[in-house]
Amino acid sequence: MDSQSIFDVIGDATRRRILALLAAEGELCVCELMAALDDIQPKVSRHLSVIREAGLASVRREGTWVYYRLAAPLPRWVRDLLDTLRTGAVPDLTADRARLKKMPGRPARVAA
Amino acid sequence: MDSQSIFDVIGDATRRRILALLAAEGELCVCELMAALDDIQPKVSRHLSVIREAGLASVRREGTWVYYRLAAPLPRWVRDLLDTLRTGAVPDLTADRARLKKMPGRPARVAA
DNA sequence: TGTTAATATACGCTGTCCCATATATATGTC
DNA sequence: GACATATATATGGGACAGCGTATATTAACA
Repeated sequence: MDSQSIFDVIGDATRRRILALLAAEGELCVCELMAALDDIQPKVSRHLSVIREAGLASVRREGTWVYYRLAAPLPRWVRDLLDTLRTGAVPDLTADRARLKKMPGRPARVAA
Repeated sequence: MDSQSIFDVIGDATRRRILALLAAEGELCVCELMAALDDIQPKVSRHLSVIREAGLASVRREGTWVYYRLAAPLPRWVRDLLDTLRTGAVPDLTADRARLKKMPGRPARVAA
């Protein structure tokens, strides 16, 4: 968890949108993130890999769906950073959440 | 002041050290930053240009010295980001401030 | 086992960032 | 004007990140 890798992660706009969505929604699968971001699957998946490998997200598999959520515990300054993403540093967040809400056939979680 | 340019600025480790120093010390000239960072002049100067062009710092000239300080006002989330740099996200900050303190012939400011 | 859906990874390419060196500009002093 | 100090910028090069396309993996199910 060195600081450079964290800043590498948040240097990309798509990854900031993903982190802000995870901070706001709690847990999302790849297909939900595709819908929210209105972007293609390999791109979303690769950015999620970067986020996960930096230690910022954890993964849970449920059938064919793979759910991502923010990792815990995280250092104080990292949590502060993620809060900043959720509360003002990601101007796309409102539109992204709106797209997520309108997503048809959104998978229903079984376990938390 | 778009968010991408801000994150471009803080994506570089040297620029984060500069921003943390400015947040902690208030105002520093290029030669003081060179001493604190233990780095060469063109590199420090170029990073300062990037910071200034992103609207994060303002400049004041006093004789041959050029003093940089954090810009104001800044959006709330940008101030939060800078606070995070000052309070934990820049592990070099303590050593950098110690080097600054030991700098010989540190210029004395005339005006604020 | 064949098929489909969801996700992950490989690959070639292009653009961009950062660096170090060299040089230019600006200010003060003699 | 000549010189020294402080700072800014130009230049060439090497490294790397992100993109889209194509393909591989994994799981559910008939």
